[in-house]
Amino acid sequence: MPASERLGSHIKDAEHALTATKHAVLKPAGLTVPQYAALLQLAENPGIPAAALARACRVTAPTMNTILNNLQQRGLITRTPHPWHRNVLETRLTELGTQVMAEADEGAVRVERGLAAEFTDEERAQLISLLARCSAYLESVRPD
Amino acid sequence: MPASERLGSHIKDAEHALTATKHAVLKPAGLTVPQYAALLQLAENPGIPAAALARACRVTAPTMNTILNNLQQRGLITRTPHPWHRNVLETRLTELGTQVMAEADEGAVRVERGLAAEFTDEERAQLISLLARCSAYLESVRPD
DNA sequence: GAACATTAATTAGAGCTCTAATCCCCTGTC
DNA sequence: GACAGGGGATTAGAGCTCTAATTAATGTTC
Repeated sequence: MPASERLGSHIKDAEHALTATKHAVLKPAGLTVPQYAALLQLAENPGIPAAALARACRVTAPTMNTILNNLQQRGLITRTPHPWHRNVLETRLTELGTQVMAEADEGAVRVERGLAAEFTDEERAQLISLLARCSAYLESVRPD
Repeated sequence: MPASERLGSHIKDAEHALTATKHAVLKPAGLTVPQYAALLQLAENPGIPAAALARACRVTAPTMNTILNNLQQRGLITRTPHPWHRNVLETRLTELGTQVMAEADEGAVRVERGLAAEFTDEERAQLISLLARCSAYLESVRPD
């Protein structure tokens, strides 16, 4: 079965192009793509625990831990113990983090708007629907 | 701009589901997804240099070097100097590598066939076309 | 109250990924 | 022959990603 016949190849190609372009766009802000994803969730959900952040970004907790350590070293976030649940750390953007996030978001949103503008409303809905069916099927057949 | 409105999120979701399912399917053969991709190209192009292999798998040369080192340590491939161009290494599957590849390919192809079967011919063509337009746009706007 | 399960956080270890830099060989051109 | 350029291979270093295991706090069940 040649690679060009595999739907997976086309999905991977598009994701690869997406990540490469996002990476290039985020470079001026000094953020990686996963770092930007984490900051975006943090901006919308201040104080969210790292475990919930990991789920929102579709990565595992140790992965998010790695990303947050790098963000913390750069002073973009703070992690403080939750007053009630002492087991939980509240993660928040610093002032610097908010600034860097805003700068990065500008470029990222520009890419997303440009990409969306390549399609009609109907085409966009079709693409989202077809991709959702891919995800649903792939998850349904996953061993475990 | 919420994440659910971003086409990129849906592309990433599908790719994530694809990789996770492929990872699970390849586990019995003891191969990672990138290792399988490299072996698939090697099976179709015996003796291909690592640099060309990297291009075929859409990774950089150092990345492919990492993957090939792991495959070589497991005895699945050999890398021998090219008789004419002593600078080039010919990469080939070993007998064991061919066996492991065949075992892994069975599962991977089953996933691809099942995924393809979720769609009509027209839907499949639409999905491929829409994804290609995403890739083309994203590459066209990438800073460099 | 004691045993159990759940969830958060972290560490260890393997593997993938990139950019930047280096080294080497071959092939042009002069 | 000298020398520059292109392409293949490799190393160094940073970062992301996973699974597996550990530790701690919360909550449930008896």
